[in-house]
Amino acid sequence: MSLSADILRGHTETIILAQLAGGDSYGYEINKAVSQRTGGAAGFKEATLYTAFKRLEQNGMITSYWGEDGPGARRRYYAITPAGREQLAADRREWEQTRSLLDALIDTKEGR
Amino acid sequence: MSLSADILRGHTETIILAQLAGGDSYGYEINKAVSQRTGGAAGFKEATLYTAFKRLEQNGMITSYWGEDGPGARRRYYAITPAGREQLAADRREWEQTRSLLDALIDTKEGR
DNA sequence: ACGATATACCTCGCCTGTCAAGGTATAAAT
DNA sequence: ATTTATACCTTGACAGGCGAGGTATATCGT
Repeated sequence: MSLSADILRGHTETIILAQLAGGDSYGYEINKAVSQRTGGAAGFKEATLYTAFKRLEQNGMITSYWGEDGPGARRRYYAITPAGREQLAADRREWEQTRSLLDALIDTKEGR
Repeated sequence: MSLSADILRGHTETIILAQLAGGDSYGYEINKAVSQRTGGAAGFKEATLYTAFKRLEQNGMITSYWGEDGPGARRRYYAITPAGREQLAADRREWEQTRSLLDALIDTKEGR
């Protein structure tokens, strides 16, 4: 991705939850959706993605189940839980705050 | 601070550079300025601040010098270098991109 | 006089999220 | 048959934030 790792850090789980809020999905698909939504500028490394799933599931934010055996490789689907939706709402609020704080601190309009 | 550590990560140096772009300053003062600008919502832990200074200086983004002995504790002042200004400009561009990408991905307007 | 508080700087070592590298397996395309 | 795309997973290294601890000077209240 073109975004540096440290900048994405801390947003990984939020992005995953936001994707799952639109319906159950699986790793590969989520990653492609993120890529597409950002014109290829963002995207998770696989290790990052799967470790994030594991954390989210351990914390009760998502649940998982194996998809029906269709053709192709098996897929593990993830679903957001009520706790996950609450977390997502909190994360969204935090993002709004972060955005305004960093706008103030980084001060894009040059000079002072 | 209310910003989580992971979210701050990757922005620490940018914030410091942005502060120094307005004139030479020293650790404590920079931290107070950050606090004030954000109504107390943000602020660095000292360990974070001083390790960031060290990194920035090692990478040629800032230089440092001891302040004249006035009353009170000695101060180490920092000044942004030309390379630091370039980095700051790049960081500001990156922040703008990050902001729009995360807006798209986190999608604050609920729902899908 | 003495402790507390504010200013001001610094270091060590832990913790946690990212990710390079490596691995497995299925199906379609060349 | 080999390559490519899909799809999942683990291990270990790395780097930045920061808790905890330390040093030193000046002021303020009692």
